[in-house]
Amino acid sequence: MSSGKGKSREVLTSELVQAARRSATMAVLFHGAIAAQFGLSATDTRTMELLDRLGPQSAGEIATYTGLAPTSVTALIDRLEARRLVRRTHDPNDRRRVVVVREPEGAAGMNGHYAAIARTTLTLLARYSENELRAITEFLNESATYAESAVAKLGTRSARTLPAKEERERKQRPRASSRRRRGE
Amino acid sequence: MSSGKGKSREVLTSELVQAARRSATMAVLFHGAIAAQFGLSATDTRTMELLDRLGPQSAGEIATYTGLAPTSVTALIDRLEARRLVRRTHDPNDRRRVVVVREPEGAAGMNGHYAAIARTTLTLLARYSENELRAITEFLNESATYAESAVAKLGTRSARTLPAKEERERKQRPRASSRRRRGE
DNA sequence: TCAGATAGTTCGATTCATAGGAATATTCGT
DNA sequence: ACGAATATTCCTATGAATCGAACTATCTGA
Repeated sequence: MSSGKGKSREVLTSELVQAARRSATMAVLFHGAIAAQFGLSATDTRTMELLDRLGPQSAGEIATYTGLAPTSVTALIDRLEARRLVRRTHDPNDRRRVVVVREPEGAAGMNGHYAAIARTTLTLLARYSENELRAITEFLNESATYAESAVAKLGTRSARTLPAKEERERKQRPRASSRRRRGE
Repeated sequence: MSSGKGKSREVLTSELVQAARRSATMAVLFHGAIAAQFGLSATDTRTMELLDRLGPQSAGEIATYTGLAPTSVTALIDRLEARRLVRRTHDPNDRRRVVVVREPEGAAGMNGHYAAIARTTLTLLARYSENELRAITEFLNESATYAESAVAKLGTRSARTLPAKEERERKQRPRASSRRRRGE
């Protein structure tokens, strides 16, 4: 291994895996920091992502996606609407349905952050050859696809939202038990 | 632009940016799904990440990092300990201090997911040349570094944890006002 | 050595956000 | 006109966080 010039392939791949994990962690923190700025909970954030990816959704669809009770979805939409991130509309074909659409102006703040990182990314890209660009894109897409399937298996529902009874079972907090016993 | 053969550089870069965003989103959802499985709140998750990145931390350090009151940190550690994700230890040099360390067995469940994705990543990597591997790694690291600085600017504290008074000011929920008015 | 400072925990009371259930209003489809 | 579907309101429950104050164990400096 380690043939004269560069690092062995093994080293290169393990460095890549490590970099991928670091990058993923930072992505999580980055999104979390933005969400925090807007006072969004995890559910709020996921809903915004949903609207972002799939476009306007009805309250019921949001309920299905988030696993929330209809009641909670109403409150959820209230929260987002209060922050001017979305707007309620009515489906002209079925006026019972409330369709939630993103409010572009309100979302501008969030998009600003994303735009900034996109701009920076573009400058980073100058140094790569076209083949390298292709390789990077391909890698990003493939790992995203894997993550997508993993998320599908795990389910997206948050713990607090779980059936709530199963959750209640597994609960016996030791309450920090007995600290302060002499010998560590 | 668009010289015969492939896509123009412009197209390639914009595809890459899009892929990066998708990848980041999936990373967020992936981490969120795992956290949900373990019934971890946002604060819990961030604390785990902290321990993961910087190693064992004292309760006070966790308080500083999360911006939580000492009381809340005790409760936080209780929660994590109840789920067997961390363990309390004493600093031998200052036995007042409670040092929180990750519990490897308890964390195995979480690590299992990460290990799985790492394994999959490795198989994805077979098809790339060494130069491409280097390019991908470099890109991941650079964008992570940017995200890192962005997070530092934004601050990591969650909205609920904010001074709590400023937060209370900006609050007048329309409470879904009056839906159900006849004409849309 | 001893007084004061530190680190963390406990307790009680309180606030707040988010979630769920039951009942209700509106609209759709037949 | 009736039953189902859709979303809302009202009410309640729970978890997470706060504060203040008391307390324990430990360290530090005069």
